[in-house]
Amino acid sequence: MADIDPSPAPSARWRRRKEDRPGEILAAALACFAERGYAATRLDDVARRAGVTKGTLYLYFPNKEELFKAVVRQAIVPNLAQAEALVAAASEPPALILGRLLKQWLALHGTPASAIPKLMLAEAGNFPDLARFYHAEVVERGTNVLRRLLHRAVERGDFRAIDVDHAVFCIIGPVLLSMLWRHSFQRHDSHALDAEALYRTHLDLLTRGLLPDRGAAARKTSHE
Amino acid sequence: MADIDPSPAPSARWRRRKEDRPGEILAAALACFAERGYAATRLDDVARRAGVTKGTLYLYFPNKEELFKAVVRQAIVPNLAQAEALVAAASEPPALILGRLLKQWLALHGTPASAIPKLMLAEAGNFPDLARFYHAEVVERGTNVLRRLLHRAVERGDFRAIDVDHAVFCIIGPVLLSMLWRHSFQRHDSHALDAEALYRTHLDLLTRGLLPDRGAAARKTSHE
Amino acid sequence: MADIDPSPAPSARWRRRKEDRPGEILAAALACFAERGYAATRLDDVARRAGVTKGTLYLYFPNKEELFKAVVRQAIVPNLAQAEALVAAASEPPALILGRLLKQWLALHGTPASAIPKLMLAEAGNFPDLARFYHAEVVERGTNVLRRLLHRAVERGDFRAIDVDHAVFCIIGPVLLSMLWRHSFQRHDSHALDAEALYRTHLDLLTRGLLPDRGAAARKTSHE
Amino acid sequence: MADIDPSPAPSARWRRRKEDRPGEILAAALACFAERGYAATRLDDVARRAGVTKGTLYLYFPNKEELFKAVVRQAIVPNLAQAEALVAAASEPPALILGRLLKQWLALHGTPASAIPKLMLAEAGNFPDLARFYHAEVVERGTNVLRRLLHRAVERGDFRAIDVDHAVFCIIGPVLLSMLWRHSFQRHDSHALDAEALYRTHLDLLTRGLLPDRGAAARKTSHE
DNA sequence: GATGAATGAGATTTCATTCAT
DNA sequence: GATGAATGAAATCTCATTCAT
Repeated sequence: MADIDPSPAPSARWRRRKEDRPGEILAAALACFAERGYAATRLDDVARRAGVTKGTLYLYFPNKEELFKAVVRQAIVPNLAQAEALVAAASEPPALILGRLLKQWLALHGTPASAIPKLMLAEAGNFPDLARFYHAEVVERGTNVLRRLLHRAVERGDFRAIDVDHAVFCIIGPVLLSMLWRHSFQRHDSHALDAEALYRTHLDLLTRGLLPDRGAAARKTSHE
Repeated sequence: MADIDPSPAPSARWRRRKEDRPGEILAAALACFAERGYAATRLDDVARRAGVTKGTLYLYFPNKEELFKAVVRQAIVPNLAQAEALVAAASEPPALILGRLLKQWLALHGTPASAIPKLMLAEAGNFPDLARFYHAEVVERGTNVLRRLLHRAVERGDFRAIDVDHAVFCIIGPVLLSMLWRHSFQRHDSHALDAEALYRTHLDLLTRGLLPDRGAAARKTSHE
Repeated sequence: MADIDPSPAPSARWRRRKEDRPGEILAAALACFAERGYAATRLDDVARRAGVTKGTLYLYFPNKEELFKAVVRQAIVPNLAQAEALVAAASEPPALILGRLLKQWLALHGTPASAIPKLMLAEAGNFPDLARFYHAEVVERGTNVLRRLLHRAVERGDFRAIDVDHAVFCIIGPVLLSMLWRHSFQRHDSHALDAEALYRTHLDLLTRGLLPDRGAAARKTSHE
Repeated sequence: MADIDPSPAPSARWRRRKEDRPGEILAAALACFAERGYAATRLDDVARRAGVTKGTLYLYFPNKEELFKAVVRQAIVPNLAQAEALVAAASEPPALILGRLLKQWLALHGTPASAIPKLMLAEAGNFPDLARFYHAEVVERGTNVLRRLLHRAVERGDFRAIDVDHAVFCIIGPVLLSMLWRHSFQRHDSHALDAEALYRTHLDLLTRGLLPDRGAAARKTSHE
């Protein structure tokens, strides 16, 4: 189906598409790395999946390691600006913003990018410089967004006075787990993970966990 | 020449070893796998770390894959019985039991076993039968313990009526994350993760998130 | 767009090139082969150095091997006719002619052609037909020139009766060495090789070594 | 024929000979490198020639380059001490010592070591550190021996006052050429090179070229 | 039981060569 | 004529596995 190509049939085993290649290769590589991990992925597989030969990979990436790095970079980095913008626009109640953030993250579910966290966790030890990069560009930026949100909310009295640094882990943990799950045990599990439902439950628990005591709050604002 | 050993008890050091070998090998292998992942771990390294030679490994394990499986099995399984027992002894308030469970998990921090989740996540795709085993023996049992606890608590009105299946993810997520963290980005991070503090914050948030509304609860049961 | 060139004489720069291409490629190839040897030279490098692309090389030479052969041929053959002419014009004293020959050879010093002997020595084993060619066209012709000169000189009594075939090696050896030197150990050596001085010393030694005993000679011709 | 091996037939595809292996591999490698040069030699060939498999090479040498270096080192270095000793024992006439040195060098003819100079010339550019090593350990030591001999002889009036540094090239040139010859054009040449004859001719020419003028000498010492 | 020399399949990487544009 | 993207065969190197000792 997808193969139907009414174009003049470029006849040959060579189709030149310099512009498309890198993207195609990165997509194929991401899929392979996600499935088998870095080491178990053979460049032959990536090439086949991208519809080229092994040699072609080396026209675009100097070696396997750099290919891996490129995969991580292009799949992840684009997502962070959104989150930062969301939190910067500070007018709304923090609980609402938190909900938006969760929604945004959960939207990655099922996209190819959702395989990156597993990859990074697995390979951080073997690629210290990539780990450093990922930590700085993704982990640090991501957690900072949350930290900022929480700090502000606590200051304003919207949230209880909690240990912000560790609360961040409590917020991220379930989100991350849902992503890892899909790429590890999902297939062995009967309870299908419903990301949407997880999002609701998580936000529900968090909101109640973070909001000031109702009694206290109630007394402050009105009654009941 | 150097081999002449006139001692009548032929070097107790050697005798003692025989029984310990498998355990020593498993410990060495766990350490190696934890550091570098499955594929990047050379059996030579494992052997050296265990103080034996490569050939010796094959006296105890038929191949690398089985060694890996044995590592996972022995490192994890023992912990589950405790958890199940804890929950089975149902008399105490669920929030208390939940605290105990978290404490137990967090106690794994820093132990060699804490590397297993990262390993399993990374290799689940490459070892389907190991993934199945791990899922059944660890994930399923582990989540079931929580599910049972939550169901009972909800039934009895100790916890709010929540989506139990997904709440389980919310409980496990942060615990798992703290374990993965240590073996991935910890070293690149300035905010040292304090497992004890994380435990407190997590439990605090959960408890508030799960307990019935104070007003409502108060009304139902009345005093205290 | 950029290709539109309304000039009636379509860019003289390009026209000029056409005839020069083979020569430019050969020059680039010689430089590369000289620097790194045959196998280590990549056609990409040759192309870049010649200011063309890899594909263009194949418009002029069917493959790497033929390119190598062409390099050797064009760099060496031209030099031999001179030497042969020099010796054919027999009127002068042999010692003088010998001096001229040495001077001619040493004049190659520093020219690109001076790299050829090293190349041929290194690759003779891998290119038997090229070796045969080089032997016939260069080595044989070159040594024959000397052999002829020596034979004549011995016959006429200008030189002592020596083993001509092997004397040829004694004449060529130092000249060749000076050429090899430049392309191998020169850079690691503190004693800079002075080709001019070597020439003088070599000729000096040879002349004394080849001329008939002074006494005998003196007696024959006149007396001091 | 050579395969007949009356030893107890070690039955198996594995013969363990840790002590012999390195030597066998070096010999095989020298033969291969000599035939085809460094790059064109496949490790498979070396292995086959040494009667082992590729992997075994890596038990003894970390990579091809180090194997090459080891070949050069073991084949050459041993020869230099002799030459140095010969010259150090200064009592005899320099012309005689020179003859001894030439004889020693020419004795390498036909031995595996005689291929080394060709190898080094060909690869000096690609292995700068090996070139440095070879220059220091072989070239420098070798030429120093000659330089010392010549200087002393000139000082004592045994040889004429010549340009010692360049005379050294005149002495070495033919010797080196005869070695290179064998491994390059010999097979294409009808005039078989007779090393012994070359040695005589070279020494003859040199002696006459280096000795003081007979007249002068005659005058000095006494009657014609 | 333990050793470690040896194996050999397999992976990454290189590069001469081709050919549509 | 010139280009340069693409190919694919080959070479180096690694390492799980074997087995004589």
